Amino acid sequence: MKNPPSTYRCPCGATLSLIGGKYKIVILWFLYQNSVLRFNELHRLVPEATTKMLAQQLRELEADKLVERKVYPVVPPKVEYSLTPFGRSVLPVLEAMNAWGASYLEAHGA
Amino acid sequence: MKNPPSTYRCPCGATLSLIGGKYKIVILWFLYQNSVLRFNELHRLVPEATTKMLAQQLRELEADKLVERKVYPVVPPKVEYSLTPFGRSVLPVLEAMNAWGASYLEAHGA
DNA sequence: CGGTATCCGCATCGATACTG
DNA sequence: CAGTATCGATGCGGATACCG
Repeated sequence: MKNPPSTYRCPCGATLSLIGGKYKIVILWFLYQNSVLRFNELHRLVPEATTKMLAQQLRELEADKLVERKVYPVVPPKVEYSLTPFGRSVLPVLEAMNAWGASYLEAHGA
Repeated sequence: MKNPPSTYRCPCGATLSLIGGKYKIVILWFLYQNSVLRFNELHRLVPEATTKMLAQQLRELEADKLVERKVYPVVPPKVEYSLTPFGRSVLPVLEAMNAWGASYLEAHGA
């Protein structure tokens, strides 16, 4: 997602540039709920994302230091994803979104 | 933005479907800051949005009852945008995003 | 298991012109 | 002032195939 100039007038823009990707918030949310997840575990939780998209979003989150990727040199391969401390700092945003979304779903037909 | 199936497992998805549009959060933020804004006032605050996009996002926010559009039948035309009570209820999300974005911009080079 | 690589359709978005 | 209409390019993202 682009980093719009009005970032300077609204820091929300900076937030969106980091966690505004199509599946990023959902990924962060499930990683927060589960602490550690392997690729396919995460994929089962977010089945509407293709392998490609899930990997791409994870790479971006990793590049932005929100997510840690730990590779175990074993066969079959084992890779674990978890939140970094910085990633955990997004929690207030996630919780606000989760709470608002939940109340919306409750009010309107879920 | 689409409404992913994992909405059912993560209400954040519902939130994103309402405020996840390209300029929606920034729009909501400025409307919260200013209470009432005319179309061109808002456009000056979000100059990277084209007229088309700004209008489109505002229509969607209006359809979702987050924003109220008040038209004054005068020449030249006068239209005022403001948050509905429901729109104001998103504030916790906006503030969380703003706070996190601000601290990020402070830590890294803005 | 945990991914890449490639191709490509199609929605999104920008640019431009025009209007009440 | 506050938009709409239209066209066309871009790039996101899905489908598929393949790899260490």
